[in-house]
Amino acid sequence: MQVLKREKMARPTRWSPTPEQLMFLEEMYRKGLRNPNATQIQSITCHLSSFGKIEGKNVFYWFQNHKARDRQKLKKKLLAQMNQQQILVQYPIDAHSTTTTSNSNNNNTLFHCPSTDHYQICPGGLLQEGGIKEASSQVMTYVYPMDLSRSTDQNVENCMIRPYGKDWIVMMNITPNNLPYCVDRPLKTLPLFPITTTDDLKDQTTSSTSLSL
Amino acid sequence: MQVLKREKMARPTRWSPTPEQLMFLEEMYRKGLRNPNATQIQSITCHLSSFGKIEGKNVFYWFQNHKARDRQKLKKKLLAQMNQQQILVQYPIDAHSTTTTSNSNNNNTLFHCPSTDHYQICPGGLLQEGGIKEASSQVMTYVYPMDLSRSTDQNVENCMIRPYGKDWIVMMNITPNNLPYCVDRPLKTLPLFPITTTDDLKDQTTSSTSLSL
DNA sequence: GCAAATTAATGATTTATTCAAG
DNA sequence: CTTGAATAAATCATTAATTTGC
Repeated sequence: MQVLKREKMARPTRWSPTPEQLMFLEEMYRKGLRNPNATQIQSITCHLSSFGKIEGKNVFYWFQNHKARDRQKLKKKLLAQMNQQQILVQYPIDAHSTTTTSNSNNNNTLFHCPSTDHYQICPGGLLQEGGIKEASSQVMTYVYPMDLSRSTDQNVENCMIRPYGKDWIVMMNITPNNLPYCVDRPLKTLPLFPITTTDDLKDQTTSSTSLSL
Repeated sequence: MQVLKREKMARPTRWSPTPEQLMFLEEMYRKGLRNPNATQIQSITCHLSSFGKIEGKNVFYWFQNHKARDRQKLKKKLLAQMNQQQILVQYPIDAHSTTTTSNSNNNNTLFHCPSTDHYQICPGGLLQEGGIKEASSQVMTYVYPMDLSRSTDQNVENCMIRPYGKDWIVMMNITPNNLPYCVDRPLKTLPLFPITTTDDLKDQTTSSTSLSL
């Protein structure tokens, strides 16, 4: 019997995005795309196949990984930042605390705007201008730092955020009428099954999370 | 602006397996199928559609969930068992320890055979006959209880299946001669796919883990 | 017996972790 | 070290079982 390792045997090579492909993907991401659905993946794939070999799953994984690792970085960065702030801000207030650098009882809250993955620190969970506008126990209205509501590329309207357990739920209506569509090589990566897309809204509502720090 | 809730609006209903479908799936599972590939999922789906409405992703999710929850149960059961054993076996050895029921410094290792999801306790991480044959830090060779490692000529399919929202992405190398085709009420009793395991082997390489308890 | 209420199972998604290619 | 690829774990949400008060 032979020793098996995790390596796959003789799989050609893994996809590596061309500069053009990467640029396009990053642009999509920058514009707020996080969880592309099957149709969007298909369109993107089709479009990007003009620039080189690519499959739908490459696009899928790219967004998944990019989102996760982006969040990782942001989390780490803001964690440090919050520690910093705690020294400057919370020390005078929290005079009892002897350990000023510890964030074990840090009551800051990190708010998250899912469509852009922007974060904002609210010390003590209090309100902050441009952040949470109204905070009742059940409903919150979020005002974006930048006005995304008039974005033409990605029509975001009727955005709504509300707490859900530890997490945040944001609902927004997105009208995706400007998906890149394929012109030159349309049929290359068509999926085998018919697909329907109704989960733009769902996308935005379910994937929102606030980081628990 | 109205308050939206997380509930999906009027999504038809979630799949619930009929007794026949469930029996078949469990039989497959019992025989060792754990990570059906896209082709297998399609075949199973096609076959089971004789008994009621079903989609590929249902099959996919079923195996994923069944495997995970099976493992959960086994882990919990064996954890209790190991605590039991610890009292009987480790107490005389570990005379210093005052808390004999604690498993915080329990050095037992739970080995796992991916193809069958059998578990085996190895006290102190030592070897045991019929189980782990050789265990270095990186490589393990497992001796199967039954010879599932014999794979037929089923070529390693470079296909993957991926649920995405309500949609379903399937990527595979389209070589039409190994695509199972689905006529309406197909092939009721056909042994549609080899349960012989090209992905047992894959399984073993990818998902073999020893649970750290 | 029988619904309403509660709890347990389990289908469906998302997130975290892992491994290896380059 | 970065990141594509893949799987496992955690979580959410809905259905089925079960209990409970009448």
